[in-house]
Amino acid sequence: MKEILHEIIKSSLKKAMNSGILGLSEIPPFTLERPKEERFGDFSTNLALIIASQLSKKPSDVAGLIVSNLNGYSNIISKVEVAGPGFINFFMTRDFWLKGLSEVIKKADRYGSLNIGANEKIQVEFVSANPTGPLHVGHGRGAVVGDVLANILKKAGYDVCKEYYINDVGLQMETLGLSTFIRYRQLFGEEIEFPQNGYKGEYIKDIARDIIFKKGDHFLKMTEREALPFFIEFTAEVILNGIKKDLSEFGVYFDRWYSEKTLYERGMVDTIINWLKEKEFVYEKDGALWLKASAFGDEKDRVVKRGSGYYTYLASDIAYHKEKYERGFKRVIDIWGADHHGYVPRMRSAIKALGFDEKSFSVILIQLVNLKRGGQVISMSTRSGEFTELAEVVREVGRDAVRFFCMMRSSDSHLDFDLDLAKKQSSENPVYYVQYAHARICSILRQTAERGIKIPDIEEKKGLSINLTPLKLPEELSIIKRILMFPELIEKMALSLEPHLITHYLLSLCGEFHSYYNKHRVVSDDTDLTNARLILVKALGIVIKNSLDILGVMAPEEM
RNA sequence: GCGCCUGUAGCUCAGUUGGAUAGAGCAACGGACUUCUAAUCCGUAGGUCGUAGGUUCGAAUCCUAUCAGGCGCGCCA
Repeated sequence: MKEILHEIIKSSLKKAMNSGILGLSEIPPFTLERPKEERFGDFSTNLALIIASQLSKKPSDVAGLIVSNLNGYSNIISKVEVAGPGFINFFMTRDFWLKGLSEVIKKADRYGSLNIGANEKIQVEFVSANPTGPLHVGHGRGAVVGDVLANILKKAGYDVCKEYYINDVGLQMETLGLSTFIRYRQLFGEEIEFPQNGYKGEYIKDIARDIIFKKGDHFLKMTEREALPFFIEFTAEVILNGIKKDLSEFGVYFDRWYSEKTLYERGMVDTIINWLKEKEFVYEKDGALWLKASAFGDEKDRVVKRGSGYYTYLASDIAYHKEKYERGFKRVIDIWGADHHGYVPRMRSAIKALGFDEKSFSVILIQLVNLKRGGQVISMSTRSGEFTELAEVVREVGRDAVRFFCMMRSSDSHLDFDLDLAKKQSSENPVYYVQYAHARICSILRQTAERGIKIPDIEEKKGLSINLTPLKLPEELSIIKRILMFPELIEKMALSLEPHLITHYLLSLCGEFHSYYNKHRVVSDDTDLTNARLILVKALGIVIKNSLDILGVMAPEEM
């Protein structure tokens, strides 16, 4: 919709430029917006304000010039106004909107699909929680944001790969294996002390029990050194399987699970660090190897290889990101917990050192989640044992509610997750509010079918023969306009990487529908009106369904 | 001490990347089911956009300072 008008404005601007009344050589980038108030039109542009400052002319005069070159579109534009400091406001014809509405029906589940991604390969890496314990609610938020963002990018025409990076190597893995080993021995009655930095969760004991069940006392006579490899591998695998299970129950699936260990096994970490050394982006100091991060925007240099000879996490991460680009991704998006924000400049400087465009690398930081019950915040301390597991919350309030709630706030705001609200079956609960709208629409369509009223099928009739002109109410027009905003929303979310906007869109759309539903009947004695309204409702159902699909939330047909 | 995020109605938050008179939901009060689902709707109120400067035609939005909360500042991940 917006594109059509965008082209019109550009062509009329060209006309004005060719006729010499505007001393411009190029069309500057300008925005076309949906003003928040109806009286400012359907679309508004600040074009004149932008040009005016370049030409040192009055914005309103420039606007007038542009407008005077906007002739011959009376079937699309009903009125153009210059308002305020020099905004140009466009009022579109009803035909313009009604035509758009029939497009929605024709496109159905493809409605909202765009081509702005041009099938470009893009990778979204998210969750990537260490396999040292079950996922908690904070991970869940990151999981939804990543999953939904991936869906949006797909819808926008990108070739998206969802990836989980497994930190299955290093000191923490040793600690993990040791934790299980100690528990194992304790279960046999040995009185040994549990390490201070060990993983104290109950799940470690469960895993130790499982090992006893499968292998008996086989490891009891072994030294720590002998037994550890098995305990590490076994524990990590059990935990990772648990993570995979939790995620799949949460509706989050990955295209690829990428093991850090394989980077080492393939020698990729050595290779890249050597390459950086040759480039002199890495140097030796105090027995360690340092990345010259400060030369690439970080505040200080960072260790990539410790004096002990072990690589740091950064080293394998550099190798990993290099490998991402080598696999052909034009853009790389990492979703991290906000507690890793100090790591962003470090990684960014590494990307630059590797010679990649830093604009191709984005990090989305996910802020904290506070669980609330009975108005009280449940402590979410990361101290062992005090976090709330994702699976627990999903079990309590349901997948749909968790997913929807996690998408209601921008990623960089803290999220208060009200468990009581998420379970409520009323309009206070946003997820029910939206799902109910969908169920209502399905119910209307179902019942008209039962009564033998034929739902007009636009596709059959080759599009435009269905008469939509009975849709005259301001509410109807307003709903139609919002429906037709959907592709613009997808574009905006894909470009700004702000997937949470989709819940806001759904809530306003469904609000308008509920209100309309209570005021007007879709099915009446007036056949033409009924047909037209059925189309409207059907289109609404399509947009709600498509939006919920993106969110990974069920669109129930009855409730 | 340094860095990042946040600060908007009593509460939870939007605010279209610098636009026009700052918006919703909840909580409160009053109403609406002989109706396509009342899991819904309709009506009534609330503001020094943390504070102070600055940038310009124009600032909740950008810059500086400052206050408050959160997080991070390791040869941990």
